[in-house]
Amino acid sequence: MLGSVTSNAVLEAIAEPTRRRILDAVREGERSVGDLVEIVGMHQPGVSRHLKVLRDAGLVEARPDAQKRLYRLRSEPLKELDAWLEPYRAEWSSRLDALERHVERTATPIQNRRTTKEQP
Amino acid sequence: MLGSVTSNAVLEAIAEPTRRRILDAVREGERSVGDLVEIVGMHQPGVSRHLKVLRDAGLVEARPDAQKRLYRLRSEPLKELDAWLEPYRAEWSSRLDALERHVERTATPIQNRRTTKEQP
DNA sequence: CGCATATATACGTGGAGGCGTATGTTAGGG
DNA sequence: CCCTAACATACGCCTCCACGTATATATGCG
Repeated sequence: MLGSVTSNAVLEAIAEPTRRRILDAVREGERSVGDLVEIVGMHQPGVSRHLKVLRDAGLVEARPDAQKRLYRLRSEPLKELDAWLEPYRAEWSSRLDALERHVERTATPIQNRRTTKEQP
Repeated sequence: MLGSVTSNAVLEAIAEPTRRRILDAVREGERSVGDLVEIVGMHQPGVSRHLKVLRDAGLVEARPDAQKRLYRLRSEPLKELDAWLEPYRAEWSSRLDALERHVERTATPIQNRRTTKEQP
């Protein structure tokens, strides 16, 4: 088995809007929990729990600074997501999209497959 | 307001492993619900519900064929995800990653930087 | 027309997840 | 030492979600 399964933890982590806001925040620099509490406008324990989820997914990393904990981004796990996205990227960039494919298909020489509305 | 919020529906949809398997399946070609039932090994109603979620997120599209419904991929919504990923991509490609940053920070005097396998 | 096939929807349930409140834990300051 | 600051964890509540089972809806066939 090669491809594992795109580590579900990462997807589940970023599926949460508040956690994405946290990620967007730490991407621009280290943030203390208190900073993040202000940024996302939620009670501190909630933020800490979100941070735990992000930590377990490997998406953030904490550095102690006195009583504070400065969180920073870890982008590696997002590579997985990027990799998963790869084949789909090929889909919208190099190939035609669903609608166009539909046209292509219906207009294709599929033997004498009379589509309902056919008429001489 | 420009950037909306990366349409939560898409993230929530692909956060589910079974739904990713469905996406992987329809990416390779149209699949009937029955096909997908076999592929993911789940009861039909479950698959239909997953398909509804994917449809609502705009990630798949159905085409009626007799009693069957052939589902195909719609990759457009994934562009959003790709766009959201953008700034993070810059993070791991152009900048050093957390680990290396850590090393850099702690071991600052980098100087004669011989790649490990180097030797006179 | 009934009957089978294929899919969608309704319903109930167990379990997970997000939240707030309360309480532990660790570090600094007087 | 005691007190405060900053954060993590425990607990209970509630909501949402994924699943299976049962039922509705639609299409094709005899």
